[in-house]
Amino acid sequence: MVDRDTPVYVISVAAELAGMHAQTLRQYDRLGLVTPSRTRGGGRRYSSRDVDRLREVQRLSGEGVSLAGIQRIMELEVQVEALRDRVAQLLADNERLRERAAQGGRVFAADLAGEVVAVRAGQRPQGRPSSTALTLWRPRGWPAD
Amino acid sequence: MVDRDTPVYVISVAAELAGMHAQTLRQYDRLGLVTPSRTRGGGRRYSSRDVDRLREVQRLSGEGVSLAGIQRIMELEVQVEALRDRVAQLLADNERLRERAAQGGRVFAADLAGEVVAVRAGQRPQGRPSSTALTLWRPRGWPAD
DNA sequence: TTGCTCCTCACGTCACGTGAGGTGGC
DNA sequence: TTGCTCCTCACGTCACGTGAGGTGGC
Repeated sequence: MVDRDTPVYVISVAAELAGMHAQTLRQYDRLGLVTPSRTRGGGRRYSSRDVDRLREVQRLSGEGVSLAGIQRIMELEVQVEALRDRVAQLLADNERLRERAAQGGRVFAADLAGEVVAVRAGQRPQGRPSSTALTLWRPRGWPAD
Repeated sequence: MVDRDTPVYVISVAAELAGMHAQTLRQYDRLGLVTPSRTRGGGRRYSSRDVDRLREVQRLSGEGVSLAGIQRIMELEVQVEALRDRVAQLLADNERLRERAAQGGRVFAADLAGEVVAVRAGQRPQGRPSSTALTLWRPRGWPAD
């Protein structure tokens, strides 16, 4: 049981694990419901995942679902799972983008005391000036005076 | 047929529209597969949507799906449809956010000629200055000199 | 009254699980 | 050789469609 997809169980063991008859497993294989690997000699080898699928078939069959229905249901369940994953992925992307947009969208300005403050886009710092001082800015690396 | 959800068809008409026997419709109702409205007298009234559901049941039944399976399949199909809509919605949100993030993330600077140019975040305008002039900035609305 | 509705019961068909029977390769 | 595998055929059971039979309200 190293890997859930490694085909290790011979049909009689798989049948015992799933609690059903070997003949039933052969029928499911023939119908394409649960398709095990084959050995070179033609023998079936079931993986742990195959056994899970057998149990799922058994559960649905117990609820009165015919094999044609089980096939379709399992397809749809795979589809639902994939869509759920996609939604989760998109929600994560979305969250990341939302943060980036919020950060990039912030506008800063110098207030009347010369402090850098965040303001809403299009707005100016509140209040009237208490001084007429202007702030000069000289980038680093520019020629010295 | 004003509304697809308005119950208008009596059982014999619904059966004829769906191409099946009235008894079969009663059976589906009893099993909860297709549940029509009822009149005060107890008669069934089918809507256009009910007839569509009947046809869907007939299609799946023709494929060998038992009624228990059809019930589950129709539930799953509703679920898949809802998830598809959600994915589409999230993709749209995502696109909008991506644009906003790209726009908000742009950084501008004054180049050596005094023009406003877009630069990468963390970068400075290219080149060495051709003059030692400094630009002063005085916001509009501040006290006149 | 006529033609619909409602219901339950029963039969025929089909799907599917289970077993029997016979074969062949580790 | 023994105990597994492979296959096909057949029977029993159950689900479901269809019809019969009897009732009641527009």
